[in-house]
Amino acid sequence: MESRYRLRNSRDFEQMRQQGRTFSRPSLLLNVRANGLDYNRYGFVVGKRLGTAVTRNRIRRRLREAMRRLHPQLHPGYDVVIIARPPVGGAVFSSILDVLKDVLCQAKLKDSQERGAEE
RNA sequence: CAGGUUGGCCGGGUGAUCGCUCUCCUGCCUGAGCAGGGGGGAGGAAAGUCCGCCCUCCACAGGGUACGGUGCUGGCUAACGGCCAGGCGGGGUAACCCGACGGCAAGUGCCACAGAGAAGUGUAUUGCCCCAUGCGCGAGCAUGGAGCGAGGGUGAAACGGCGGUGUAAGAGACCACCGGCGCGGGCAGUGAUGUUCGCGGCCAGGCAAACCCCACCGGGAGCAAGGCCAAGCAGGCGCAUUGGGGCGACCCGUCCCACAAAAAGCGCCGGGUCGGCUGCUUGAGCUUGUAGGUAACUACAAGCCCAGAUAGAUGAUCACCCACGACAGAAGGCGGCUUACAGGCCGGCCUGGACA
RNA sequence: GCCCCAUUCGUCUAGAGGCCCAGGACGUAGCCCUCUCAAGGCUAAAACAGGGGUUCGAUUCCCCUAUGGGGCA
Repeated sequence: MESRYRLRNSRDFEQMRQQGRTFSRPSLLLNVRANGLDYNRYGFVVGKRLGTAVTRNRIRRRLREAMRRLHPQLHPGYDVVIIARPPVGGAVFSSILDVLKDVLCQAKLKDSQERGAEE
């Protein structure tokens, strides 16, 4: 993922906590907020509860790879923060991808494949 | 062959597609950047942060006290609490392993319970022996007195061992030998130490990871150090008969600033600062060879460049192979120690058994 | 990244080498009291984070590990 698409500023993360919309799944949390730009920015939060540095890195890489694949299908102009929860540690990549698709559809950042081009 | 012990090495591999980071070349471009191609891209512990050092700042760092650390000897090293070699002690049949391994006859303190006694001049309801009185034919018994420290007993630990002289019974009370201690000397060794001779006094308990004493070492802080740029905010108080401050515990000592108009400076309080660049990887570096050294290691020569991210780079999918993959992710760098670890490979040595 | 601190019954704590098979409070269980519950009384179970070392002897002293917590922009 290119660095211009990353969410880097700690102030941005603070504002996401206060102003962003939150969607919850057992394995992760999704924060979404409009950013006024013509592209999306992404951030990942993997806390120390998730395990050692090796497992945290693995979780973050899988999340980042999943978002890289979904990125072309998303509506632009949003900041997205994904917060990992403990069940994601043992999940395989395809199930992470499914959960992300599901929660992004609920957040109306992505068109649902089943319902066609409603939005 | 089995068991043990010890030293070293490896830590899944190959291929394809899509991606990430650094760097080089080419092209486009004012530039930021974009496109194509080439190359590099986590570990033996990157970990814990237990030590040591480089580096950076604190207005150079001197002495004493305090505090902390280390603690057999010699060497290696930039340095170390590390490593190598040796000594001593302990464990093991052995190979080998382990050791905070200076000082308790400088001082102070502690040694529960049990025990007469837990550290000097000590003790008796057990015991040994003698005397007196009483009882008894007698052996002896009871009571009282004096002597004794051998025996029994307690304890984790009890004030040398064995033999003899001596005595009423005994005792380093005395003697020979042995063990141990102190002093002085010889020999071997750089030294720790070993060995040996002489003299002494009869013997000196343990604990210093108890206070402490001795020797040596240590200025403090840490890359969020420090430097530069951008942005932003609000200023106030103190600073001469000498004052404020630094050397982060204290004293001496020393240094810096101010010496009166203002400014600047220093200190304290308050406010602001969450963005970049740098430090940032060529180094006590790696590989090979030669030489010196028992070794740790060192010297020389040749060749090589081997991560540098900054919300933090190694992932996803597929195929094949096998022993079906453990512990685990750089964040300034380096040398160690410690801890975690599926499995595999190579070598040395010891013990036991069998065979030749 | 760097620097510190703590760990004792289920919970909060005391203890600072032996005197104590680690004391107290709340909670838990049983019994008594009551028509029943509460309150009260009596009794019991229940812990030194793990490993190694020093010592005759360790919750205490030293080292390592694990877990939890705090500070520094």
